[in-house]
Amino acid sequence: MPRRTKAEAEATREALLDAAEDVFLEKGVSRTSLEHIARHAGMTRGAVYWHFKNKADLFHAMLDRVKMPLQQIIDDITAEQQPLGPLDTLRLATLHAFEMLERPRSCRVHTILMHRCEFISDINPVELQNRLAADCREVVRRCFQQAHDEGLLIDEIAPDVATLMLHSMIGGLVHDWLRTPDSFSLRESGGEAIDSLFYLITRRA
Amino acid sequence: MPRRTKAEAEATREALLDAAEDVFLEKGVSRTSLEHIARHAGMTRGAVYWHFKNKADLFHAMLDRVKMPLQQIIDDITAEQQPLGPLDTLRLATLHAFEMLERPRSCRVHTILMHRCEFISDINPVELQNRLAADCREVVRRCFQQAHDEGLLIDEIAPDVATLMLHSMIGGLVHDWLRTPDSFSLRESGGEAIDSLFYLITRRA
DNA sequence: TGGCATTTACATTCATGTATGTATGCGTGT
DNA sequence: ACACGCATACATACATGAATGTAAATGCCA
Repeated sequence: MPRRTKAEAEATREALLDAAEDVFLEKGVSRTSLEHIARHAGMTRGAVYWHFKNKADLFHAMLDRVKMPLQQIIDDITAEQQPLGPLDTLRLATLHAFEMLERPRSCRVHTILMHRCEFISDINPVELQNRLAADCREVVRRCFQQAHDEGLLIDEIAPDVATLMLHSMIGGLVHDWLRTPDSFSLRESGGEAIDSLFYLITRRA
Repeated sequence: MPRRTKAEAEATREALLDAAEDVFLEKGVSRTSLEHIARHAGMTRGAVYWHFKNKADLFHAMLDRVKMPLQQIIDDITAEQQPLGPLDTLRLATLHAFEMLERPRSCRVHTILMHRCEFISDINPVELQNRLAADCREVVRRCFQQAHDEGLLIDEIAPDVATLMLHSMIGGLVHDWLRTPDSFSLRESGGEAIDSLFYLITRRA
């Protein structure tokens, strides 16, 4: 049945992206053909090629429907006019990113990004990811530097080291949780680990 | 040129595995054909099919030439008859795993495993990796429990939380470093982060 | 000389991209 | 209000290329 209304066309586009999430998640990106995706959405490849240029284009459209956790952290930190101190800002931004990640679509897409597709290809924006990671580290570093200058950090931990600790812990938690989401709760257990880290590096009277 | 001596045959097998490392690293696993690997080793696909059943078999043979970092940690912890306390055992095992990872072949293969291939396929031993991660966590947890019982851990950090913190930090450091090996030194900066964590959670007089 | 290592040749499968078909929604003119 | 025309939203068909697996051919060492 050709030519639906404009709203229906938009719906099939979303349905195709939904199907892509499902099939990519199940079979991995390189092993799923556009035929698979189309059939899973109850359509044919013609629909896919109408809405998207090719597989890479569809993949990027899928990515565009979610926000990167590191981007979320950057935005949270830079947006607020720091009603809180730098350490609480950092901590809450991290927990907020965890919350966002637990939304079903975000969870699916980022699982695909981390565990279901190869970097080094026209399909994955590696450089963008690297730049994002570098930017986030820089923003976090500045926060820790400020905390250090304000005497909020304990003396034993340099801002750079705190940055690496937090960054790697976030990355590790997200990585592990996306691989085995049922083994622990990112918000609860992950949040507890993050809270503990901040507790340990905060100077107390 | 057919049929060299038996030693030469073994040499071509190794050369094929070396080539696989190179090409997988450069192009990703799914995008490299057996033809690519063979040509990179100066041979044809026939040689590949002689030594290996198929791509998955070759991949596993490539994996068999290195040791998993988490396996290294498990072995280090369980092998030693603890001449050191549990915390130092954990810390040194981690640093040792970092050292092993910086060896060129190990670095290449684990970069491929983490960043150049899709899980969910006949090619990647996901379940084995998950089981390894679970085993490692359990061994680490027991170590922290022992440290807790011996009063070596500070009261504010429960053994389970310490386990998650260490495990996620290791995972995050390795993940980040394999993605951008030039951005920091795993042994130096990574080791510093690990040392700092242990410093923070150790009870002091 | 016979089995081993490797090449060459061949058949098959499969995903991609494109070209074409087609029915329908929608604006336009009157 | 209604017919007309066109662009839209898909489905279908086809051509191509690439990768795989296997079988046959080839040469060399022991």
